[in-house]
Amino acid sequence: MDYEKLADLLFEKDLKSTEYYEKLYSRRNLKEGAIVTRCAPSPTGRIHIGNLYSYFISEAFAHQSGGIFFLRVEDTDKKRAIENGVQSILDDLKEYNFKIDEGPEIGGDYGPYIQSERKDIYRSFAKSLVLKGLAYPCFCSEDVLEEIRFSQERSKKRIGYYGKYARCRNLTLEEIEEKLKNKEDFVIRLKSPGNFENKVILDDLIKGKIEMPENDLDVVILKSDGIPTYHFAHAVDDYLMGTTVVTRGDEWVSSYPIHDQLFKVLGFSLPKFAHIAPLTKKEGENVIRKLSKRKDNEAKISYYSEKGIPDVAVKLYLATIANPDFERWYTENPDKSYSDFKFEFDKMSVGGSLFDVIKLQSISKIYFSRLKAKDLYEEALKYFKKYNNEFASIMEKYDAYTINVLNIERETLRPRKDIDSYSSIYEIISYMYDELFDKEYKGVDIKEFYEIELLKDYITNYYDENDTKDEWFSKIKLLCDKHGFASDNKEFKASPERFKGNISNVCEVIRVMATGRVQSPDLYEILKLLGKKRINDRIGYFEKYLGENK
RNA sequence: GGCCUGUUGGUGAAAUGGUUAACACAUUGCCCUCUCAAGGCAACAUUCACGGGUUCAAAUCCCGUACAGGUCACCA
Repeated sequence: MDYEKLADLLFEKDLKSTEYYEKLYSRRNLKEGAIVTRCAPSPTGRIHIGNLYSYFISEAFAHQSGGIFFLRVEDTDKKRAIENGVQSILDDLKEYNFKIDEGPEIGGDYGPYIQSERKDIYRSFAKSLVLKGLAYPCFCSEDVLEEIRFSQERSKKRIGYYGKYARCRNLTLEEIEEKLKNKEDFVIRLKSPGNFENKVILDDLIKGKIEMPENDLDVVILKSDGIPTYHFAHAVDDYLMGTTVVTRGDEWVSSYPIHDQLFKVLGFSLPKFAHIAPLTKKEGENVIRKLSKRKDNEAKISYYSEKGIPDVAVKLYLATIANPDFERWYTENPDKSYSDFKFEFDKMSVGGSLFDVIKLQSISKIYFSRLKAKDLYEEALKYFKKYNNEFASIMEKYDAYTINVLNIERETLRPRKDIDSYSSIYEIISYMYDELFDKEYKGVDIKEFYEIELLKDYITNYYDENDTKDEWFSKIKLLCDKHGFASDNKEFKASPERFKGNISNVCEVIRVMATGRVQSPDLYEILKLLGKKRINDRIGYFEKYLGENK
């Protein structure tokens, strides 16, 4: 077979040589131990939590090693592409603050970083394979392929386009010319030199050594539209772009023999591989499946932005899934960032990990509890400007006051952990503002010890916003004694009949009057921030409420 | 069906042949000069899917079974 003639028949004349590209994209000059990873999304929609997980890991490994993390958009499937797909991915990555070293928009020495713009490169390498007799055109229609599959199923043979089932493998040049003249559609397939009896070993950074049969499938490398398949683009790009560790979902391990062969046939040195186990979810009792963007809300990125769970909190959770000892490290190093942690591939889970929203919440609470009130204020403000503008303007109107409110029980040894998202802040502090305080005390059950006289006595004769916490508490005790409540709980427990109630009850009336709810953060701090005037007003509203509901 | 992987408590998991199977989340109970949150203490796997084997000794090694997951496209 005259491969040169075949190549001329199949490819455009002005294609640059593979040597040209090899020279253009020289090997990267990396310092010892530096690794190059990439994220390679397809523009078929917004990214989801599984993508995020994989990108997070990839970035962590690249940057902790002093290497490069680049973005390559894999848009070789025209059918699944959505409008503004590339932009939407770029936006999502920005929202999650990935530090991308090279990619569309930013550029880099190994571009273009969008596969549809690299068509000539793939075609040049495909041509080189044809020239070497390692690739050929295949004219089999979908129907023919299906027929082959059926006959293999019937005779219980391995399914696929290989060996004697690869009908177009041995087409003569004349037959090919004839078909091309008739404008028959064709793809370019690899003429696999593999033998199914041989073994290939994947030494995966996460999963360890996996032995698989060598590939003998004549896989498609160029589709009929002239665009490469994933397999071929992966080999060409990850070699030319100098990826040193290919991080991807573990659904790819079974096609590793194809990739291994493609690299070898193209004369490329193989990168290392890290196949990441999926994030899963339990459906019913026994079914475990991959988290799905369509079925599971928590798989969507919008779930987190709408709830106001910050990117860092999400990453903190992903970090604990990635390396379980991260969690301990993080509690022991409260002043460090997750990027200071040294992640290791071999600590990653080999099977899947169940995605636990409750655990994420708990990690998010820790994150929020470590924020300075001022920073919390600023971030929360950004969130509410987007999702609740009315509240945002109230926060801004009383900015200093709001920061003080957010600072309640914050700068202590054991800060509160009640905020798990920006959205939860509204519920937690809204009663501190007159504009949002519920003057009608909706939903408040009146108890017999809700005495208005006690409250009035408190505000006129005891309350002083300059009191220390101890002074405040002693005054509450005095108030108890004066109004027939037990200031000492042990005494109360011993003989409850002697009292109207205990100190908890007194605090409860004050709390309900001041906040409209039975539970709140530290009462002392709240009363101090509210100030005399506000409290007085609220006693007024409370009196009205009690009067109307006697 | 072929090929590959996995299986430790409700969940994530540690322990890579050697005492009572870490830790975290969740749950429950108790404690803490006011409620909640936090924090402290305690409870929660007679046992590491099951069955065999190797060994003085196995969650850890070997074999088989079951179950679960992945993959077998001109989709990535």
